[in-house]
Amino acid sequence: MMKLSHFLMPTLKEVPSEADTRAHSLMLRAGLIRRLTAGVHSFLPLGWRVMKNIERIIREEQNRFDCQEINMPVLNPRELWEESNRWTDFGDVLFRLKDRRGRDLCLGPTHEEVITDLARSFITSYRELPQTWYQIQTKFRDEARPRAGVIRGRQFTMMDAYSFDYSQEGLDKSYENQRIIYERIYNRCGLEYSLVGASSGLMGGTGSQEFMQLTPDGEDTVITCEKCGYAANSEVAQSRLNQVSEVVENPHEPEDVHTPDKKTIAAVSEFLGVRPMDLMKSVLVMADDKPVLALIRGDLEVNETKLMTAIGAEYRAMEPHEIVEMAGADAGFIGPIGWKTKPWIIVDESIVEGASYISGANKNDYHIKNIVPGRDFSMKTVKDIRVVKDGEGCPNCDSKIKISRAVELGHIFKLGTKYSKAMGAKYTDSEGADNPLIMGCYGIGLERIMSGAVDTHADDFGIIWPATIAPFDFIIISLMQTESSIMETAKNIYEKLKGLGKDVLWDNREYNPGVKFKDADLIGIPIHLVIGKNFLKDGLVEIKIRKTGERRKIKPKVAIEELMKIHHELINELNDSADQVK
RNA sequence: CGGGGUGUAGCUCAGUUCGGUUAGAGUGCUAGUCUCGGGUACUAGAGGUCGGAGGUUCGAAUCCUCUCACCCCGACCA
Repeated sequence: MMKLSHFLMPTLKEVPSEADTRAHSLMLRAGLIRRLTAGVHSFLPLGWRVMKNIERIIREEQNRFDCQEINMPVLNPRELWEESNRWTDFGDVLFRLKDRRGRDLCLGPTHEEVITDLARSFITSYRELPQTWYQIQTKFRDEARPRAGVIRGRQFTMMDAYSFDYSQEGLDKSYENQRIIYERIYNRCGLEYSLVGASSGLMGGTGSQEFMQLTPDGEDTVITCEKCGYAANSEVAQSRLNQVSEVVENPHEPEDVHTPDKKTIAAVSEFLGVRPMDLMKSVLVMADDKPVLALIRGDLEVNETKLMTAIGAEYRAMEPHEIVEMAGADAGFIGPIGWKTKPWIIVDESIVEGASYISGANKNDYHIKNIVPGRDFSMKTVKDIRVVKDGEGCPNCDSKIKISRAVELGHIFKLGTKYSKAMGAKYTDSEGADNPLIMGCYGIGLERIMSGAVDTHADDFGIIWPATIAPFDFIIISLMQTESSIMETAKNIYEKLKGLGKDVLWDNREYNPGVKFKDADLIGIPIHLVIGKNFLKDGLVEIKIRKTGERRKIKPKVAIEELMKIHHELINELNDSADQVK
């Protein structure tokens, strides 16, 4: 019997100092989790029940589409990860260890390698395809900086699914199925999200989308257009500029300008009396020991992910002394003209061919004016490498875009053949020829669903769990523990609800009413049943719906029926929203 | 990895500048009395390697050296 008097529920009145977001604070105060070390948490009974409910919903939705649950090892051998080159590519994020014989192992941060190994072992023919396999597993990533409690942990729970197809159309279909599954899962869990275009990053592949929960506490940035529905992660988002550089008829020849000690765009534009957008900003970086000069209009910023995509490799900022050696000037006076050995110049789309700009002269205290792109330097590589700013135009409909913070709830990828090619996972087609499997991979962070639900569904008093994932369906609050009539009624209702298969918590603690009400609100059980003063006086018990605050006083005899009815309504509302997914 | 900060009771934090009784408060916990529909009141009590090691000193939470952990900003981040 779930009596609160013998139940681990360490609620807190004060906010623990480790809390850095509202959701994190509530999860700590409601006694859901406990931190063990940086980015690693225990789940206490209440929190674990929520996790189990989320798992259950994920399983139900994956199984609806005939996806098959498996379980892959956390402990992986180095050799497997060398096949995909990710033993190196993952860098410090990979948790590594050695066994007693000195062999290298890692703790799986994701499972493409293992699943591809399974696929190459067992899939032989196109006749067996498509298939999708998934697992719910603990992942390990040695994050440089764990954050926001359970949002960015070094150990976390992920549902990861992998699809195998023999055609692009098949992959499209498998991907689309997962999109529907994901939306159904989030809807059932009561989460709001937007589906945005995303960068594939280290995963590789041909396309990916992220499910983003918009919240000020998020660590990602997304760009959305309310008018046409455009939505993208800032890493890939595009926009239309509010102002475009004008082409100049009969431009002058380049000419040095003395700009003593004017090292910033702001300083130069003020000194010369021109707009920042009349300047070109030069950013010098090193990619695989090759110098790259990124050129962008003076009033704009370079987006690091976009630049990485444009270069096609990771890069690092240059050290000050490297800049001087390369360019012959300090960082503030770099420009596209006057190189001894020319770097690869990547030009942002904001730079207009035939317009006239001012930029660094590659000698200290000098800039050059009348620089004309196309005439004075190569426009061979023109890419979008710009940070999108609030208030710029939507790339589709040109209405003003909005920038929001967000948490990534899930990510779906069309992987293509990156892993199947690298690891030799092939099938035989109808012609008898071998081809690499076409793969997709799909991930959901369970803790993020939990935290996201808390973030969205809470008020000044505490959490308001969506009924589908709440740790308990009902809490019975019996006041005056010495009144046997109250205790008997509570026990009676408790047992009947249990008999109907419901999860019920009974607060039988000998505390003042206020303490028990506060706790019930804080931990967010959807439906409260209070048995106290009104029962002694009028024989009535009181139902409180946490979400609305509504209270109903009714006879104990009809309480069960009423409680079940309210509960069904709360559950159905969420499940119905899943059926709206198209 | 760079910069900054914090470690004192289960939790939130004083005390450290300028070394000096038995290291404090609130909350939580225990016992008792009271109270019983929104964190009740009173009384009594338990609870501490002051993150760790070494050093200076008659004497160290306090000063010095080293070290560990955690947090924040940045870098990084399927």
